[in-house]
Amino acid sequence: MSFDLEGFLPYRLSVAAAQVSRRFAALYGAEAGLTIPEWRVLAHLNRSGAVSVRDINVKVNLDKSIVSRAASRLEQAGLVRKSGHAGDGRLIALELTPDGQELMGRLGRIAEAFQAELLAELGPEAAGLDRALDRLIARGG
Amino acid sequence: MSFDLEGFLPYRLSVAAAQVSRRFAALYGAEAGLTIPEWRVLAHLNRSGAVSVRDINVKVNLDKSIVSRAASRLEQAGLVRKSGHAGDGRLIALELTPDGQELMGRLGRIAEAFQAELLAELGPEAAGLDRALDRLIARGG
DNA sequence: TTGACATCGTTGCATCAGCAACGATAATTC
DNA sequence: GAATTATCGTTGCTGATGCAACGATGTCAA
Repeated sequence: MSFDLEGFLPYRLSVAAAQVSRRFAALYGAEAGLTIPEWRVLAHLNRSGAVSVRDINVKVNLDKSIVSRAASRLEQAGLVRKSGHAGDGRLIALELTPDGQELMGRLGRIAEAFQAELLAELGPEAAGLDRALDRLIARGG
Repeated sequence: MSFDLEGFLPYRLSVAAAQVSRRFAALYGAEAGLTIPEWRVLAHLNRSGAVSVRDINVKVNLDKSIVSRAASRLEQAGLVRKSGHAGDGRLIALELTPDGQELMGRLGRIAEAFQAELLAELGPEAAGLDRALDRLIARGG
């Protein structure tokens, strides 16, 4: 029996993730033209308060160069402010501007609604998916 | 209550998929330096026999330009043969060479072993994950 | 048959991802 | 305290990605 790509878990995960991301990107893309890295940086800053590039890099699974460039674009767009860290001159402090907070307020509601839509589609399978993702993510890559 | 990225399903799916893909890429990367598109094309051809770029494009969730370039690299490497389609001059027929079949034999065994490893890690959650992925993938993106 | 339209595979182009290298600052070691 | 080593953020560079345009071939309708 030869190998079957259709039933291969990494392939299936990748396809499902790409489809879900595309659907969600269509929603927030209509609201604000953000890339996925930009969206993740904003969403993280919305919770974390002032934080360094390195913090986002480890928490949000993005290379530090990607975080750095996303932060620069967001600063250019007036959504994020960069300031120096007191005490450690290597670090910078990233935080949302009022505009950034306002945008994240709207995007947060869109995201919650999309999450609810997904959960409704998944029905009883949602809980199992959540536990499985917990395991996969906890194991690390 | 502000939006929480950590609990957001698209984000979690994306992180889990990236981690699993990275783990698997490390395995087959040691065996043959393939990109993910190249791996998918090979794996699909292993099952499908001679088939067009368009067929792979729809079945394997890759843009046709990506399939086209992956096929060219695989042809260069002697793993795939391109030939014209009888009857329809627009189509080409892609199929594995003997070398390609031999490589896929090895990669298929590696993939099966990795799948078994994942299922063991997931334990009782594997079935639920599978059903959830079915629903997400079936819905389309 | 011929002209409009659709489809196939390739290629160009702009952007993005990932990795390494760099200057600047801290921490550590002797 | 001086020298080595480590960490932080940025930037360059190479290749991958995704979209649109293109030439070539097929299909369909008048």
